[in-house]
Amino acid sequence: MVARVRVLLLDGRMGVLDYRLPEGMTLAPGDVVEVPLGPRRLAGIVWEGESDAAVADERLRPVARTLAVPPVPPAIRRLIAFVADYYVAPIGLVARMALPSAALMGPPARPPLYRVAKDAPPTRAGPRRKLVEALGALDDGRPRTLADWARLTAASPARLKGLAEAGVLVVTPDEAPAIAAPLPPGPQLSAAQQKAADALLGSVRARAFQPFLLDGVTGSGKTEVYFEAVAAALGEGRQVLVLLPEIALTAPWLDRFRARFGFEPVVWHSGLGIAERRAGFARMAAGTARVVVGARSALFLPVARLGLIVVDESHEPAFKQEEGVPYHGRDVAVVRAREEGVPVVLASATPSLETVENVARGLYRLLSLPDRHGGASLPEVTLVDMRRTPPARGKWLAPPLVEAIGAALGRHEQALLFLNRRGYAPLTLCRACGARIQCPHCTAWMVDHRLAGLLMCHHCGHQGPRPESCPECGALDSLVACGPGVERLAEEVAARWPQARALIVTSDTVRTAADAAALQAAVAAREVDILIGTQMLAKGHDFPELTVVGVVDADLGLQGGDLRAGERSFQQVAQVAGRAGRARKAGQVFIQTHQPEAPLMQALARHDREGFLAAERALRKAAGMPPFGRLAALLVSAEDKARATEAAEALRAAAPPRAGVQLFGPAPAPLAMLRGRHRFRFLVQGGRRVKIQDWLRQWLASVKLPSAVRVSVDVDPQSFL
DNA sequence: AGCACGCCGACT
DNA sequence: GTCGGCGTGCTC
Repeated sequence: MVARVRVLLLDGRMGVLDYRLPEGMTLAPGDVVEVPLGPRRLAGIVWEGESDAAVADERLRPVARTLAVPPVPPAIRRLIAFVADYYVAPIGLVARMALPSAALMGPPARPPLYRVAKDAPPTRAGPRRKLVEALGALDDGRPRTLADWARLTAASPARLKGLAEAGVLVVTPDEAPAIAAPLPPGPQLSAAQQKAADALLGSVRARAFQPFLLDGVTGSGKTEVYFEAVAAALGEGRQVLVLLPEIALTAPWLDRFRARFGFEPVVWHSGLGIAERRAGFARMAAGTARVVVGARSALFLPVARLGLIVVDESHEPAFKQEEGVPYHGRDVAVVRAREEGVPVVLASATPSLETVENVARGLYRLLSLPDRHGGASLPEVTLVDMRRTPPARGKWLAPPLVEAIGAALGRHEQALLFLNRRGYAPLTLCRACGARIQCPHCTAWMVDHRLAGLLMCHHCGHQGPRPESCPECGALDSLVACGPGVERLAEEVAARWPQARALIVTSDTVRTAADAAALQAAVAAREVDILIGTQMLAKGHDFPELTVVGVVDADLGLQGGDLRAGERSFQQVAQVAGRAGRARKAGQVFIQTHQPEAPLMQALARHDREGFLAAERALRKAAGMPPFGRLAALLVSAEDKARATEAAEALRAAAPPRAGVQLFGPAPAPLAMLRGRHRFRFLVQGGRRVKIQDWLRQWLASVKLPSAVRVSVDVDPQSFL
């Protein structure tokens, strides 16, 4: 009889395997260990449950050692299991999110780097010599991993490996390798704020699971309210987890946090260095740090004495992870709170229909802040009819907006132009032959970025210089930019108001938290008159001298017709409109649209969120769409189009009987090609009480697909590309 | 990741 | 035939 342990391997495919417990070693569920797997050594988590009797004792290999890492607590283990089950994801991939190796195991074991040998043995004629010649042409002296060489030459890793064995590629040597100080008193709260704060305080002290929707228009003081709950949790000796949708919002948030609490929280996001990650992880796990603020990945951090979770701007699409394990940070936050038995606050001025519906169903408690804080009033909204008062030819700003901006500049106030399009123009076409410049790897146009002097694909990152002549017909100087981007708007602004200081704010110009802080400071110091930017400008920032907001193309977000297009458009425009007139000065918002009579635009003009949500709710209910039904998307992709088609057809044929589930597809995905892979999409729809995950698992298990075909499952998809 | 296995085209 | 090259599957 051999003592067995089950180990959840931190690997995408293997899941939980049995190992032998060596004599003298004691292990408990949650312990982090290193185990052998084939030729590799992998980290894993000791897991509970029945071991696999089908594997004989003799086949078991021993656990190599325990790793000096805080054990994974039970609540996190339950969270890992839940997320893997709910999102139909490999459990090892989910576990990796809870134990980011870079932070924990020291520098990751790097794959060896290879360079092209100078005195390589000759290769005889054939496809192999072609590959050797391609390598020679690409060689810039830089060492790369075999995988990188494979990508560069578009050959398979196996072929590159062959070259390494033949001595054409050679390995290069490795490169050098607080608790409980008293808190300051909080600010004076309004009556509504105090009422909401009291409800949160009661829940924090009760230490029981309870989701809250903290609902208030932009500027109503939601942050002050949940800060009181944070203070209460800290007062109880508990720790707090705060989620923000993106790193750019961290800097202004940290300023407010410091001003209120007088200390630094742990910051957690993908941009951190290894040392910072390791320190933050250890401090939260040990309970010596009191607050962690971070992106959605912070949801899987171990926290010794969690007392409260806050999800700020909880409607933000950025909480949905689209790669790896596609999970929704807002929803997983609620699950974590449930597993930990603590309250969770979802804050938003424009909550999603799902969240509002959960309030209606009695699952979430509603805390409302009806008014703007400090007596500021909501901005006056004007719909600009682009059919009646169109912009001049080749311009994008219509006369009413131009006039308002001019007036604001005259009063020495600031203006903001919102256009959710990076770059100069979304499309470049040839006047001579009509060709549109497309990404070679995606079904998408190349976006003209004049400031960078490049054409870029926003989907795969492919880029190149703007050609002088048409790549199709060769005509010289025939390429014209079509449509506006923020850079082109900046050009129009410079031409109209040459004395005004304009600033472009996009992910191209504001990359780091420091950039965001510099932006905030420049605007506060009145060094900027007109801000021109994408959604990055829509949230978090507080610009007291900003009085005019122009939404350059409110119809933009409605294209594509996906499920949440209307909701997202409403949220985005309402959020950016909320930037106007947050202090004592009144704000004006101009929404440029071709369909001012549309219910969405009318709702925006009247600040009628309830009316908009009611209409949206009726639509979704009639269609059986979330939150009145369940959805999952299945994406089949392969580099070879025929293979992708074949796999999609095989899947369709294998679909098991469908009780309560509808299967749509396969259809070419809206982005029919992405990063060189051809994509087909299925949509699975089920009633609210149907567990479509079980059906999906049954389906996927019944088909064997070639390894060149990738299938990805997205439960509760947000984007439909 | 790294190894065994088996298929297939190129050359003896 | 045979050999080298390359894709595929397996690892408790």
